[in-house]
Amino acid sequence: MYPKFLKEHASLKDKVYLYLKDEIARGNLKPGERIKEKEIAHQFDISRTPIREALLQLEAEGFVRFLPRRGIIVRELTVKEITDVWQTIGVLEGGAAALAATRMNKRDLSNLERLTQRMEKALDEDNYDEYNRLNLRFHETFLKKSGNEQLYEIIIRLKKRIYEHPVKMVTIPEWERKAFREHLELLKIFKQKDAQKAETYLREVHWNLEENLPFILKSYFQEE
Amino acid sequence: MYPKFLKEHASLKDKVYLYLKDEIARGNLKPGERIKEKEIAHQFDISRTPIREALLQLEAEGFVRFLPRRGIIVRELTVKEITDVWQTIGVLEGGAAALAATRMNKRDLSNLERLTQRMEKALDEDNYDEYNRLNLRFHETFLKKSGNEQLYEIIIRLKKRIYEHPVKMVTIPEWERKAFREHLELLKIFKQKDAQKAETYLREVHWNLEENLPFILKSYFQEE
DNA sequence: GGAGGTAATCATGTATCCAAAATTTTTGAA
DNA sequence: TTCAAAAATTTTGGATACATGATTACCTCC
Repeated sequence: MYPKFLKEHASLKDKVYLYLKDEIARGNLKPGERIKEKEIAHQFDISRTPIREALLQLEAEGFVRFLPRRGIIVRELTVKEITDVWQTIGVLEGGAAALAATRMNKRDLSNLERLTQRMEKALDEDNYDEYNRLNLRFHETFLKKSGNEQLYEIIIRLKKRIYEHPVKMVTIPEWERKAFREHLELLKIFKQKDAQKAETYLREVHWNLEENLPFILKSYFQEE
Repeated sequence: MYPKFLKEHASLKDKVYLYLKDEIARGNLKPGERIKEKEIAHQFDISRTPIREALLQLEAEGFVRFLPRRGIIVRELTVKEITDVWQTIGVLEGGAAALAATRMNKRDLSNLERLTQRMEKALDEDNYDEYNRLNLRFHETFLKKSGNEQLYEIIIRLKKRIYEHPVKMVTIPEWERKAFREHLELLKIFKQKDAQKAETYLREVHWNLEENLPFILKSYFQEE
């Protein structure tokens, strides 16, 4: 049946859209795998129409590909795509941070401060789920503070693209700890209100491709 | 009938998609205006299905909005959206330039050089169409040289979003000349292979919001 | 047993049909 | 004449039906 989190009155298209996206995220639908409209339609006991519309939307967002007249498949994420997206997020977050740096007030800074403290605690307790939630909130905080909604939306979309793809995002403690230290440094830069430094730090350090590549490869392409 | 540039074998959905996008770009479909599926269907003498699919795709790209059960309208571009997109393009082009700066070779640089020379000539002759084409090529050159395809794609999409919206992009000679001088400066920076400077220059000068805002407002919201 | 060609099957792309919600028009009473 | 309620119409959301290109299965011939 439908996943429970769906609004009762949502359109069938939206229900199917969320369902399929979730299936892709969980890896139940694997990259390269074929998606057959009729199968899904049968599964939900609805017609192909809303299925097709949902798939079209997923295509626009890069999750599936329509091969004309030949089928619909879950898109593969190549190393090149992942690293390009990674780097792009770095550019965007750098820009957002530069904007945010000059707009942060005392309250924002102490919010970030508190988040880092809780992150440290979570790491100490090996509570990586909690850490990830806090990490997300840390980033959301300064991204929103940039005041640029388009920038924010695009970043969210890109992150979904790589995080919600069929990946068992394994936790790599070493990686998390590295990221944590970088958050501390970033906070320090925010306190100095140094926009240029914030930009550079995020783009060239926090999201630096070379430094993170081994971890990225490990979490996306490790055997198991 | 169909616009002439359409491939013969394209799907109806794709034909309609391109047609509608073009209509929006030309301003034949104005922001806020309602799009009725049946009308278009009748116009092309095809069924509503491909129309709907095309509209869905346009929605995903931000050109139209589906108001559930109430209709489909051409999206308004607010000042806020335009300026946010503008700023975001600056961030992205800055990042692309930083990457490109270290990868440019002699040939690339002399290509850019030649383009600026032709741009200058075009400006002298008040040939703004030609200038715009060259301007586009200048940007494409270093964007592609970044080597990051995702970055490139996103920039293209954003530019389409603001340039292909119902706007009579008037030419403002003063603006074009300002941009031209900035291209010269950028070229100089590329020659120095200074990535950081290239990033900052594009983000904080060439795409600087405050400096360009009057021009933007003039081309998007002028009365006539 | 393998290669090549042909028929059967299947999935997509499009058309048509139906139902429900929203909008517009009409009607009727104050 | 005005305004509200009801009827008629329009429009979207979804279901069903059909056509065509692609894939698969099968069969023949070597």
